[in-house]
Amino acid sequence: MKVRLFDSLTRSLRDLETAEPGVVRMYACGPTVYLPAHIGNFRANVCWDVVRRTLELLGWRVRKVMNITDVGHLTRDDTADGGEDKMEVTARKEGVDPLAVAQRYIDRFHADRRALRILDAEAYPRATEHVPGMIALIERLVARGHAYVVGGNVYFEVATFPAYGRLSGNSVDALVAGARVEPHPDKRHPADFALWKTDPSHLQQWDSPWGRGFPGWHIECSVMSVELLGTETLDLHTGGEDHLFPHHECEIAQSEGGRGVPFSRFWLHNRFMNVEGRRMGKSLGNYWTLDDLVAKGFDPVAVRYLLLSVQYRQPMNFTLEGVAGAKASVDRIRGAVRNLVEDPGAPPLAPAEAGEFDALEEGFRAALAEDFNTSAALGKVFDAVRKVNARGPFDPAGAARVRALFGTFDRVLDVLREDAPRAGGAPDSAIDALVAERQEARRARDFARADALRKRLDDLGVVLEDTPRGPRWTRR
RNA sequence: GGCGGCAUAGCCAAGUGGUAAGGCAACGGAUUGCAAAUCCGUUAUCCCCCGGUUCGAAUCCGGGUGCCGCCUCCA
Repeated sequence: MKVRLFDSLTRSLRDLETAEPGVVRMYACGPTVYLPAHIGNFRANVCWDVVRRTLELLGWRVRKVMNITDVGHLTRDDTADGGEDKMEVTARKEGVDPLAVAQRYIDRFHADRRALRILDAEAYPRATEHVPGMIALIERLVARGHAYVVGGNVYFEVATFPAYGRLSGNSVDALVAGARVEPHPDKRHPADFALWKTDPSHLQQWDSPWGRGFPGWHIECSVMSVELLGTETLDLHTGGEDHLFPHHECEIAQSEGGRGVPFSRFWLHNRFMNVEGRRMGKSLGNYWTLDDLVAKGFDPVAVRYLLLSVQYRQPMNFTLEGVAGAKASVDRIRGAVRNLVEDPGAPPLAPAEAGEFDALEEGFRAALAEDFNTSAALGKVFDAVRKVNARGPFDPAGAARVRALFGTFDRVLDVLREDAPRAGGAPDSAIDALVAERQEARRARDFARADALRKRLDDLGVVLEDTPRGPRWTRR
């Protein structure tokens, strides 16, 4: 099946084509680890997880790499006195060194990521481990006339790269015309950006031909992506819409200026999400972390569902009401599989019926293949849910077909599996005993006692259902 | 000042020329000892507003209004 995706650079839907048939080399811009990631960061991560899982479902092999920015970068790409380094700010505040800060938030990022069922990337390269490669690329840029050295700092000269601005839809002139690009004493052009800063006072510093200092923010991605994926032209490069400019614009200029080949065949950018109708951001401090939501009793899987329920290229509004609704949706999907009754005496699937299931599976794949339209894909999932719930018992072959269908859905969604119950709850054996006791009461038609026992179970966080095949319980 | 996006029921949201998917919530019915789950039904004569193109527009074009994003660290 052809996959069409929206390429930010050409602003068009294009069929996915890669250098190596059947293999996608994908690079995702990852977190800067000086604060816990918030739910907006994870929207991006879930989006790229959906991309990766969709491609794998459709038969591609995906090599995904995500960087970890563990070098502090200035809050302003300015003279050395112009800004503060955020890693260093956190390090000072917490009284530890920057690497300890980084490690703490890296660990937390991965814990949250796993809770949200975002599959492992092939590698998570850290900027601090790839400085020599960055220096090499910067030297190459200087040698090729794309960069210049001023007082130990190295700047990329945008005037030498005519395509600068193409990704973000700006021309260099337009960027200057905008009031927000200020003239800079060292820069030949206000839009020139730093590749290397010499600064002996910076906590993290490395030797370079231009002095002891640290790399500019953008250069790490140009270097690590190529080193880890083993190609100078990536197939897919992803990031948030905020990265269109300047980050990815600069990556393209550096990479193509230094190497002379296109940096990536496709650029994907996710739209931001708002929280309760307002924008969120690290610097605004109004963000939810996953821990915050778990503390409110929400299931990370519900969060995952909510984040993937809106297509990546649409802005989404995150609300607590939405998380609760997402949990209900997940329970409904799970219910279809859980309630499926397999009976050897049940009628087998009629050809038309089987055809409908096939069509739903095909529709699911097709929706995702069209620029990862998860909303439309979920429509197919719920059509299947209703069909299964309405049908009654399935014969073994039919049951297998239905389970396979939901297995296909879940290769992308990954919401069916239930997490292990949280520690501290009543043991299963105690719950089973209460359920059995209630059954006794019901048999004796002592409904007052039965209802009292239901209430006790409810207090233990147990949802009890009486089915035609006997009672069944789940943890809330 | 430059660049870009979005406006569909109470909420989330699909749909890019052929007469409004799906989810949550709500209500009615079936079912149940009561529930839960499930099924059936109801909930947008209409897709921000005005004008245009067309046999036909939520979908295309023009204008307007509102909201949002990037241009500075940020998914």
